[in-house]
Amino acid sequence: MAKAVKNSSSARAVVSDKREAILRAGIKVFARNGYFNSKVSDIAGEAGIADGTVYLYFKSKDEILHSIFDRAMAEFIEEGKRELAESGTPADRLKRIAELHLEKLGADRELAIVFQVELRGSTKHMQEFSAAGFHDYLDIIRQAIADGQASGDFRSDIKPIVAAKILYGSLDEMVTNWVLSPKSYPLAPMAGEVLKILFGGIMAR
Amino acid sequence: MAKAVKNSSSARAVVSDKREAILRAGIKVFARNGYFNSKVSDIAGEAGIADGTVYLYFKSKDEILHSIFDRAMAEFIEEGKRELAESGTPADRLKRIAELHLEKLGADRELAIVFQVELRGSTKHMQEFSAAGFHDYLDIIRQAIADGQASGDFRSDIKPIVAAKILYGSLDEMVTNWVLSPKSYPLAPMAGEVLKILFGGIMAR
Amino acid sequence: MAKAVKNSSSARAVVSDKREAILRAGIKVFARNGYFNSKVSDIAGEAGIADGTVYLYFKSKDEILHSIFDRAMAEFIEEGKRELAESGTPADRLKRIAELHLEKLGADRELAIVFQVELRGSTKHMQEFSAAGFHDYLDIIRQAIADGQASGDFRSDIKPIVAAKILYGSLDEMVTNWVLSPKSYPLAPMAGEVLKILFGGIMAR
Amino acid sequence: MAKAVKNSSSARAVVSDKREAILRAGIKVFARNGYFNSKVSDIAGEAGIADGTVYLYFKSKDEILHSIFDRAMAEFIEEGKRELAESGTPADRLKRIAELHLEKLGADRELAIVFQVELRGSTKHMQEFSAAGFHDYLDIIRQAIADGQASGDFRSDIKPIVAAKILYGSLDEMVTNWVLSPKSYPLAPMAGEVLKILFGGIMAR
DNA sequence: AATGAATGAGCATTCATTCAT
DNA sequence: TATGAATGAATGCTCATTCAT
Repeated sequence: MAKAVKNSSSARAVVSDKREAILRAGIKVFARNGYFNSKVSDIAGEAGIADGTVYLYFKSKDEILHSIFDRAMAEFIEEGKRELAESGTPADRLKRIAELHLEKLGADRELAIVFQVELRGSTKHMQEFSAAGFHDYLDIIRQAIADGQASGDFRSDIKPIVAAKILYGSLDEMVTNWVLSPKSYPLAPMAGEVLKILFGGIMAR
Repeated sequence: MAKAVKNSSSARAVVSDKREAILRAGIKVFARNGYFNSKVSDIAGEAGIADGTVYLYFKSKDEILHSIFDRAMAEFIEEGKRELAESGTPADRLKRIAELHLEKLGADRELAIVFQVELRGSTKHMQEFSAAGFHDYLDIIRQAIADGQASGDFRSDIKPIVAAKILYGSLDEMVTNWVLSPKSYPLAPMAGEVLKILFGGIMAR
Repeated sequence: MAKAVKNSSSARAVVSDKREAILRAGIKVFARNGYFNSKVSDIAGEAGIADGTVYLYFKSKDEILHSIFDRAMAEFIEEGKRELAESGTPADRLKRIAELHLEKLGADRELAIVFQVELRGSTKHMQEFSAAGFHDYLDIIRQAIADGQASGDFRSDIKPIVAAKILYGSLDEMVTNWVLSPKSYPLAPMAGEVLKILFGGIMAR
Repeated sequence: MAKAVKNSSSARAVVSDKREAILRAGIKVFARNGYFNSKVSDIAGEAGIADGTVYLYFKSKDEILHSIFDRAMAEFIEEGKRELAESGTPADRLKRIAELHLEKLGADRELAIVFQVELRGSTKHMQEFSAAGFHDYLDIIRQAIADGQASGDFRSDIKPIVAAKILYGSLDEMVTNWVLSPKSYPLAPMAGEVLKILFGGIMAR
């Protein structure tokens, strides 16, 4: 029985390893060629398994992409929530969110490419993604801003949701630029630049 | 001679009409299904012509997408430059650019979808696009900001290029949200919202 | 009326000129690319006319090829018959036929290419061609040989039709080699070489 | 282990069988319709496999034709060389070559059609083919004739290469006639007829 | 007669997915 | 579980032919 347990556990580990390998391979291949120009056999090859094996772990090519998004978003959201939960001024919380956003994507260029490029690659994916996690993510930002308004730290004549989109859009643009740039530079520090402007505006006082 | 002129002019008009019809059909079909899920025969059908006729005006499916981008970008840039040329405070110029951006895309939802979704849909297109027109566009914004700093209207401790990306990213995000939203609302007014925050920041004074 | 005649005659001349131009263009284009890789528009372009005009003179692309064969064969046969009609020993007649064969094709490399390559390019064409003119041509050769046997000039223990095929096949091979050879050499002199062997055999006496 | 061996061997056999089946089907279909009028799906259908399967064994339709030529030529050359190697008078060697030529093609009418018709069907194929194996083949014949001249069996006032072309051209013509003939007759015996004339000439002594 | 824009049937090739082993 | 050979639906593009002018 010990054997059985061990087998089962190692089997599960293997399952998890293969699934993981396919996802990593998918990120790499999708980042390189784009979703539609990537073949399932490319992913299988990159993962070091046979083509057919992919279908033991994923129902379709599309599901691989979905899983990449879902898993990354779940981590994103989870970390975002953790930061929110920790006490701190609303401004600090926004700062942490922005830093996390850029650190996360800046640490995994291939994942960033898939996010910036493929997620946008079809209304279908974007809408599904929106439904899935994007809205939650945006809401975390919005909440921090609303809290700042309640505490008097932030101006009260702005709409929190608009400000949240501006922050998100700004960060997104930084990532997109970084992804497409032939130059290699650290992404995370851009968080400070963005917030300096977002907090203080560009007008001279 | 009148006849000749008329013939020649109508012939040119027909050519131009058909090219135009294919581009409009392409925008519609790409917006609906995405580039890779759109068939050339869909576009031909939408344009009311035979499949083969498409190839009298475009060398390939890909060239249709390119032409859509190129033409729209050319207009974009041209209008952007015109606004810049007109005198006005740097702040006014940014305002006009933002309004134009949203008016333009807000007036043609399908074109907006293609831009927001397909352009992002492949690094290939994005890089070509970047090379082509995007950089010029961003530079127009950057220049306005730099001018504002020179005139003392804008803070001098921010990097114009970063602020330009923030404005662009914010506008882009507004468009993306609008495009994906099931709700129908006017896009152009968001320009004011964005600039209120970008100009003044979100911090309370 | 003079005018009408002139018109009519020049009209006929034009018709004939265009037909001729298309056939020449066809020979050139088919020789260059082969029948299946040649486009009707290539031929039209080469002939300096519009695509549609081709169909005023020929029912189809296939008919152009046919006409090329038919016309050339008619000339071939006619000249062959004239040589036969002229008195001369059977051996002289064979000599003239062989010379004519190689002179004719050697004088028009493009026509030779079409004959050697395209005519063989499909059983369909070959069978039609056989039915049309090839059989007549071979029969002229056969007759000369039979005459030579009757006159005692040629061995009587060989089948005239076989000897005719051998002569034809030999000449054909000379043409094929000449057509495919990167080297440029006069084709006609090969007639003597061929007949020297055909007449005397290769055995030493 | 026996199992492994058997599997491996049967696997290889299957691969080989399928490749073989496609080649046979290609010969049949090309012989029936000609290369350009044959669809890959015709070949697949004839071979009893799916269209896509063809591409697991051949890169393109063109490669199928090439493989047909290459394989047949390799056999041709090999047998030709074997005959040459065996001692025998030059005349005997020529006889064996001629017999083999006609036996080989006479035994596989479809292959003969493809050779006579398709190989000639394009200068492209002919030139590649020439480069590949035809020259070798012709050289074997030429060598036998040159040997005959050296031994005094053959006349020394003829050019071996010309005589070789005459033999080849004659045999080729026999095959072409046989292929196109509606009548069914054995091809191989023509070898004797051809050589009787080639050896002795047609002149009476 | 001449044009050349328009047509639309036709086809090689790809690749996500299945399934026998 | 894993494999990878086999499948066959799907589609961009070509080009012979037509026809309105």
